[in-house]
Amino acid sequence: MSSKTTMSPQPSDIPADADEELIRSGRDAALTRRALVRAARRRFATDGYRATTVRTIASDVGVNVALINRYFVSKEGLFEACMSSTSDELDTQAARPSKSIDEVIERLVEHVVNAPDRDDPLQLLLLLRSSGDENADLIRRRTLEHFTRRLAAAAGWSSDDPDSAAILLRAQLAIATSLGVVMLRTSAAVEPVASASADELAEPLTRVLRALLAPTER
Amino acid sequence: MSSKTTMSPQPSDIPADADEELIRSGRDAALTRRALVRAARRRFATDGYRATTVRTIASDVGVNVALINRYFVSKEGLFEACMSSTSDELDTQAARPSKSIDEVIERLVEHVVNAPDRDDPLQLLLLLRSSGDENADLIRRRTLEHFTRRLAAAAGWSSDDPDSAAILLRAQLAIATSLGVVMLRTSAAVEPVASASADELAEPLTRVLRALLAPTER
DNA sequence: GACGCAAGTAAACGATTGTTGACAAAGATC
DNA sequence: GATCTTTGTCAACAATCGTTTACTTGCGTC
Repeated sequence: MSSKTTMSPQPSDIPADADEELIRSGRDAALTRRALVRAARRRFATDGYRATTVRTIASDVGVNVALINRYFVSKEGLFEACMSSTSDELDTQAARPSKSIDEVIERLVEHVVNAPDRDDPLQLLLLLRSSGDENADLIRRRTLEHFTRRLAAAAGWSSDDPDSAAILLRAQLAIATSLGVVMLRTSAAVEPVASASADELAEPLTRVLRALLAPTER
Repeated sequence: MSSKTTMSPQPSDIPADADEELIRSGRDAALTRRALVRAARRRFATDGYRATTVRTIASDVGVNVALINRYFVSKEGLFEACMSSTSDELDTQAARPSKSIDEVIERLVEHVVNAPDRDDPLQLLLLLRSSGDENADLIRRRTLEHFTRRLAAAAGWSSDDPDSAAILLRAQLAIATSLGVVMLRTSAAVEPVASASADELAEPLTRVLRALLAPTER
């Protein structure tokens, strides 16, 4: 085996278009733009930035490679578009403010354990992927730090709290846990977490997040 | 900017040889072999498999590229060597059996929060890196699953426990948390976890791991 | 001290990848 | 219905990367 340098571009067999019919029937620039971002986000999240080729993304959408450079200037530009797209969706979904801490935790858990055919875990997974490009990685870092503050605020943190630093750190540990679980479950496919049901996984994960985010016990 | 396709090979500036003088003075095959594995493990862990070039690794050691193919057949072979090396070290360090759960947790925490100049966190980080090669990724998955069982056993699990499945899952969540923290701290450099001191980080991390691994409360 | 083998180097090949500029087709505008 | 703009395609270029082959250098052996 491996008589050639070539490496199969991951036989992950992602369908060309997922849920929500982005069927790209006619010639609609905005639609194909969105379809490209969606396909790229999937590939980047599952295979990583470097392992993903622009030809693969274009092929997923059913479009010529050159369109990526036309719409996003470069591969890095496409990655940045994926990042800000994910950042927006996280703000309006997983990290949207709420009055109850338990509600925030519940929403985060749901994002993590979601069925693999949904895109939610991939949004989180993308936050772990480095592109090597300074701009894109700066956006990634800012998104994670913004996410941290949102989570800390949802856990009842206020900026004049004397323990604000410790609370921020605990919120980030909660994010780290979530990202680690998604990584092992989606990308590494490690047992038993990979094939654990949503309920089996939600229970201990909720316990951990509560231990980190719930108002100070002890 | 970005007038060229080229991307700077991550300005991480890893010194050619780290601690423990692997100074490669004379012509010693075994020594350069070890130096190559060490340098490769660093690069693979921090930059990822695809982003790491064999030329960079060889340059880190101060040796010609062709030696990699001579000693390890291929880049994938070098990656596999890194994997089994890390697997061995984890067995004899972070996951070595102990009579006290707290001692196991303490050792795992130390591996995670260790000063960035030590190699310990990188060993964990490598377990998250996919190569795209089937053999290497199989080794990676087996290492993680083996690590899970070791941790579960250290937490007082026995195979005839009726809750063995749940305990295995919790042990893997503990690993996921550790990996997530190392990722955010070492690779993504997200604040505040990136610049948190070892003590600041050890306290909440220990609490989480205890919540997952400590004998069943409630 | 010549010989032989192991350790290391140099240079090139083949394949892939991101990018680009010229060209073709489909809609809108008048 | 002719024309112009937008949307998409085709083909090629330049660079990089993993790998290989032939060559050189150093060390031990008889």
